[in-house]
Formats: sequence, structure tokens, C-alpha cells
Amino acid sequence: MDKHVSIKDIALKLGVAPSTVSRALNGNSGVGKALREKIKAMALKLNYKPNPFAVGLVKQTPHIIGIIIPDIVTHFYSSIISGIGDTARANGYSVVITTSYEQYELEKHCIDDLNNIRVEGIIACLSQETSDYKHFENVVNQGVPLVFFDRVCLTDRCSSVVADNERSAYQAVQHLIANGYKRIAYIGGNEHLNIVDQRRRGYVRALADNCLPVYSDLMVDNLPMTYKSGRKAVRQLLALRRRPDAILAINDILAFGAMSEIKSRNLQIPTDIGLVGYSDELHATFVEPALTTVTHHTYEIGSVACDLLLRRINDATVKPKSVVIPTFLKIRASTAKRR
Amino acid sequence: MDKHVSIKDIALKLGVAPSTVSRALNGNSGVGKALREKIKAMALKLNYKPNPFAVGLVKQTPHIIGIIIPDIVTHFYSSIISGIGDTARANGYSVVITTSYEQYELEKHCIDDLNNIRVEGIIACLSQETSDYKHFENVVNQGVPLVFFDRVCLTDRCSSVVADNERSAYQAVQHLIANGYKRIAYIGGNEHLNIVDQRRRGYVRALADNCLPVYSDLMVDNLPMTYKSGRKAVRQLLALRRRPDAILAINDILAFGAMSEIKSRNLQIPTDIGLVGYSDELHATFVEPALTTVTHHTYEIGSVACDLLLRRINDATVKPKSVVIPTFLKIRASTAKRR
DNA sequence: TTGAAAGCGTTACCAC
DNA sequence: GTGGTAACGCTTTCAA
Repeated sequence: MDKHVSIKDIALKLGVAPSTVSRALNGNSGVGKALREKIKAMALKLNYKPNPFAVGLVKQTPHIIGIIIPDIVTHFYSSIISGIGDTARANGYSVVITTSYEQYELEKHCIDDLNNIRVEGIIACLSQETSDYKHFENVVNQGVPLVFFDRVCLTDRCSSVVADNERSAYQAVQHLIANGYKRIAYIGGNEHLNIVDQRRRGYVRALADNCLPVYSDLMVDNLPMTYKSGRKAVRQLLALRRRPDAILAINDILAFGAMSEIKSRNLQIPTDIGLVGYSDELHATFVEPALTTVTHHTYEIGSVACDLLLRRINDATVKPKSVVIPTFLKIRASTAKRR
Repeated sequence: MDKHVSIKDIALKLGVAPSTVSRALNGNSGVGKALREKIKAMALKLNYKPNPFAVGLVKQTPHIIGIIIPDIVTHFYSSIISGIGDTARANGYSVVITTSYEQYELEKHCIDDLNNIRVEGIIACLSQETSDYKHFENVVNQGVPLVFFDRVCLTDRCSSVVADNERSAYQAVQHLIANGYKRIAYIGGNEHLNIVDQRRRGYVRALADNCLPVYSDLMVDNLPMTYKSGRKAVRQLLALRRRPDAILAINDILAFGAMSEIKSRNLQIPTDIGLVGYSDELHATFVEPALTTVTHHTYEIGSVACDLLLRRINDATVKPKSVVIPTFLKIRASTAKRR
């Protein structure tokens, strides 16, 4: 195929000035209609594509937005990326993805990288480790639009897209109680994260509203949200003198770990122990045996976050806004009625 | 925080020429040791970061590689991306991800996009629809290094990273036979893809080597590799007068669809029907009830593909090479011995 | 309506 | 060893 065609090539071919070509192609006023058409036709014919580096250099804003996610291999996140990407593309933006690998230090690097690229805005989800938000404050102070999703912070200054965390946990526990479970355990995560705190509150409130005691030894809290932690938490819970008869795990990975550990002990779900996890559409479909899960509309989370960011980019005066994307409880076999 | 610091700012501050600063920072020869240190210190202090657009404009090669994948939400692919990304970063390259959504037309767009960005090389996996390779030939003809993985083409001109497809299918069928299954069905996919063809050959050869007949009605072939197809294929197989007693599904998604359909009919796995799928590490861990799967080292596929590409980028004379990443058969409950 | 020229931040090639 | 200068491809004044 051809070498890259520049604006100069078109100008030369047509005997006009490069600046005229630029104006014509960018739809700016001040080019005669006939000439404009001629230029456009030639650009098409020569398959002209603007050099993004030249454009990026000369413009403040090369229409790129950055994403910071904890990881890319979890379907929850990749599906959100998908939602962001589609929305961004539809609005003429491209997307750069960076991964914090759930680490605070790497999250700071991500910000630096995106800053270098001069992204017009950032969509981020906090790493598990992050409990200090200075690096994000700096971003905001620089005037770079910033939107958080799922695990959020600085909500007074940044828009955010979150799940209805407290309600979802409340509803899950309510469901367990309605199905005859009485000693409901809770497997949480890093306490400084909003999602953990809120889900925990939902759990506690549901117990209280049903006049059930809240036993602190049934709450395994402040642990990294990993597969291993899920298994470990279950080991701990099953070592109790009075074992729980159900477990709410507040995160996909924890839930999978919990499920695995329960089975490895030859305990039956839901007979011996009921289990509710958190998950997204895909896993709600695949994972077996039929795990009741709080399910997220991940793609929508992504597209809404991107919408909020673009709105903020186009109008710096818009007020921060928190959008709640409702979850729904997908009831399956793992919490079947007792007796 | 500060506005972006340019090389000029440093030069001004130190009373030297911009070109000198550039040379010092890039480790090029021709700068006095003392001055070089002074410049470096100032760059650090001012938190100087080169403007990637300026660099990209002036250099032929802004150290970016492009990825074209069928989708990002399948763990198989996102894990490969992860492997590519880490390897790229470790070598000073950044990565741009494009998604074909399994569509031929969009795949062509991906190539255009990457071309616009002037990527130094491309790592690609063919979309399901792709059976014509002109668009990739163009890339090669332009001299842009290209490496394929999993679903490959143009292997005489491009390096590729593939799984041991025939062997894996052979081994899976062998395993089924050893466990007492006799009427083993096959659920395939788009025939023009190398992976489909090879896995199919493995299936047939295993039957033949064990003196078992190859029934064409037990082979559901040339279908899109979707969840729905998996279900449909099973419906078709179970409608046969002589039903299969085991199924080999040659792709993750097909396998999940198959599993789901089998269960919805209240058939027991492995008692009524044995099932082997293809999957990757994550799903081999999560998916239940214990599905025997051919498992891929996805992260490694990505990192090896990236290695091959970088080698090719740095030396245009390297010969195309096909690296086979072995799979392994993860034997679980879904193929337990009969009787 | 069009063209010329400056400039975005960087590198590379020449002089000195 | 160091400084000037052109060049990368494009947009955007400013003149004409």
C-alpha cells in the first residue's frame, strides 16, 4: 500500500495551499464550496488520514481519554472497558487503557502515563490498596476531568458511577433470611473502599431489620479481595463452633474462592450452606452450580461513566454527579429454600 | 500541579540550547559529563516528561504496537492482552488495543486505525468471519511487522503463536475413549479457521487410531462459535436416534453453551453424557461442575507473541517462525470413568 | 475566499 | 562539546 499521504501532498496535487486543505477538511468556514468539494474528493481518493501525532502536537486536545482499572482480565472490568470504548469511539474519542494491578504505586504510574499522553480526561476505578487520594486530587487540581466508577473517591469534586451497594447487600441477606437461613456470615474486603463499607452496612441493616443478632465472628473483614482470601475466609468461618448456614461474599473473586473451598470440604450448597456472591452478566450465566448473585450491568456502567466524562470535558461547569446503576439479585440454586 | 514542562524550559533555566538538553536526556554522545548531570537533575526536578506527540511526529517510530482481537471480554483474550502488554511495557513499548468484534469489516477498520497511529507492528487474532486475508497482506507488504496468535494466516510471511490444536483434540478424545465413552460427538466452528480444522483433524485421527467409526452426524461443523450455537449443536446431537455418549466442544463458548443445554434437559454429566471443552486457566478453575477442559497458557501466548514481534521490529531479516504453546488436558469430573 | 508564515515539542544534522 | 537550524504534519493567525 501507499506511504502516508500528508496534507501537503493534496495541496501540491491541487495547486492550493496546505492551509486551505486543512480548513476544507476540518469543515472550517472560509473555503469556497467548489474548492472544498474538490479537496475532499482528492483526500478520499488519496486515502488521506491525518497524522495523529501532528494533530496531537498542535492541538491541546487530541481527543483521547484514559482509563485506569485494577485489572483487565476480570470480566467485570473488561466489560466496563467495552462500554467505555464503544461510547468514546461513537463520540470521536480514542481510549488508552492502563492497569493498576490493584496496586497503589502502579496506580500513580498510570496517572503519570496518562498525563504524559495529555489525555483529555480520565475514568478510574480505585485499586484495592488505595486509601490515599492525593494523586487523584492532583489530577483534579490540574483541571483534568475525572470520573470514577465502582470504587470511588472525591465524590464532591468528581462524577461517579456506582452500584447500589447497600441495597444490593441488604436485598441479598433479606433473600437468605426469607429462605430460612439464620446464621448468615459475611465475607468483606478492604475496608477503606466505598463498596465494601456500603455492602457491609447493607448486610448489618438487613440482619437488624429482621431482629437477627450481628455476630462479629461471622464477619470476615478487611481482607484483600482475592481468590485465596475467599477460601481462607471460609476456612475461618467453618472453624467456628457455631458454623454459619449461609455466606454473603461481597465480590466476584471472593465468592468464587468461597465456593471452591466449600466444595472441597464436601459440603453441599445450598443444603449445608447457602451462598450469595457478586458477579456480572457473564458469570451469572456460566458459573455453576447455579450461584445466586448480585449482578451488575457492567457495560452500562462503562458507557454511563464515559458519557459523564465527555459531558464534563465539553463543559467544565457541570456539577459532579453520582449515578447509581441498579443491580439485581439473580436467584439461583445456591440459596434454595431450606427444608 | 505544574503545566507540562518542555525541553525549552530546561534549556532556558540552564542557559543552554534545547538541542543540548535533548542530547543529554537521550543519552546521546556529545555532551559533557558535568553538563549532562546538571541537565538530568533539572529535568528530574522540573518533572520533565517528553511530549509523546512531538516525539511521535519527529521519529518514524513512536514505539507503539497495535493489537487486534476478536473481543476483549473473553478471558482468553484479555489474558493474552495482559501478557502482550506486560512484555511490551518491559521493552519500552506502549500498546493500543482494537477490537474486531469477530467481524471481518471491523477487522479491516482496526487495521486502518492502527495504520493511522503509525504503530510499529501488529499482533492479531483473526475474527471468526475472516476467510480472506488481503487486508493483512497489505500490512505485510507495507513492511509493518505482523504476528498472529491462535487463529492465524499467512504463516509463510508472519510469525505466529498457536496452541497444539490437533494434539489437544486427539488427547481429549483419547481420554474419553480410555474412560469408556464410545460414541463421541464433535462440536466445531467456522471451518476456515486453522484452529477448527486442526482440532477436527485431531478428533478424527483419535477415533481412527482407536478403530472407532467416524460418524458424520456426530460432527456438528461450520457454525459460529457462540453460546447459542453450542446449545443448538447439543439439541441437534440429542435429537439423533443414536445419541452420543460424550461431546468434545472445541471452544470455550461452545462448551459453555453445550453444558448449559445438556443440563437444561436434565441429563447428567458425566453419567449420561461426558463433556470436554476448551478453556483457559481462569475458567478451568471456576467453571463447575468440574468440566474437563483443554487448557491454554494464555498469558504466555501473549508474551511470546510480543517477543516475536519485537524481535521482528528490531531485525527485519528474522525468518517467520511458528511457536507452539502446549495445552494440557485438565481432567475433571465431567469425563469420569463410565461404570 | 485564499495563501503565507508562525508555531506546537522534539530530534538530527551542521557548523563552530 | 555545544549551539543554531531545519524538519516532522498540522492548525491558526494574519494579510492579501
